[in-house]
Amino acid sequence: MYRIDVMSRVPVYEQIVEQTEKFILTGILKEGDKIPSVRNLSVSLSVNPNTIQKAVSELDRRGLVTSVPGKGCFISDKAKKSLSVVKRNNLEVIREKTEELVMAGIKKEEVIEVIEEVYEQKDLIKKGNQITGGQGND
Amino acid sequence: MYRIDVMSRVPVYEQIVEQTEKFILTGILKEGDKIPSVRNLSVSLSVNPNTIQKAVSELDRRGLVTSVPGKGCFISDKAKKSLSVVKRNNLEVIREKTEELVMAGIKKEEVIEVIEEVYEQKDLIKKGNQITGGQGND
DNA sequence: CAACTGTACTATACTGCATAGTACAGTTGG
DNA sequence: CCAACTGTACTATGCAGTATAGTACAGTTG
Repeated sequence: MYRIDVMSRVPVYEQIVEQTEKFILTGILKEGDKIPSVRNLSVSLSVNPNTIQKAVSELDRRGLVTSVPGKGCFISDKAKKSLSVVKRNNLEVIREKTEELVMAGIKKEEVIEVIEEVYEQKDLIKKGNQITGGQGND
Repeated sequence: MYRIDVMSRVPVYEQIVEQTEKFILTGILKEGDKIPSVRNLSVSLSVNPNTIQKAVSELDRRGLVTSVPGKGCFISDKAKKSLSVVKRNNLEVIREKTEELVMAGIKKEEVIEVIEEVYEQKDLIKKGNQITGGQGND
């Protein structure tokens, strides 16, 4: 489930937070689901328990999970919705990156095309799931 | 000219690199221009000379400046062009951020609008400069 | 009760960033 | 030539963030 890149400049605990967010957004983890235990994840990812716990604490702080001592850690009720709100910040990042592209002389059409591509892929996945799997790509 | 945010999580030396790149892209620094000396910047920004030099070394490593011992540090001949090539990586960042927005359920139109806005502003600045002419910055 | 869960704490080590200070070499203008 | 500037190199120190190791306590479950 989780994939840790020890060579990354992104701290391990942050990678776990990010991936958990992604799992929630994509529906791999749904509201009420139990996430792997600290010690369990620690072993399977070969990461120190404290590092895992740091990630869990952060997820808790963000209101994405609710920890129950003795039972486990569960995805909060409105995790997906609140995540969607937070991810709106990505628009600001996109704005900044686009401003640099403007200065670099990259044409608007080229940026728009990237956006279109991503949203096209989304539609393909939707339709692909409805009809069948396995089709030619370009 | 330069502005350092000591509270930022971005290292000071990296801020200097980024801002220098921005100055090159926007034309504030042109090919052949001399950038402030290490000791000079060190004083005016209240930053250790070694930190400044680290930034200069990085700019040199990226081929954006050419250092001449005894004379100074100058913007390389094809700095702007090579920078434009590098900045194309922003498209990948935008792709990733857009993918997250898709998962968060943000509509394509909202993303496109941000792109449009940035490029509109560019046009406004262009026209503004044609009318008002040169302006003095510091 | 044993085995699991989350949580808290101390201690250690490594890394990156920034600082301080010193030193050497090349260029320039008086 | 010399003083004052330029870039560059090096060692040493301090600090913060990350990750590790180990221990401990409390609640839940079969």
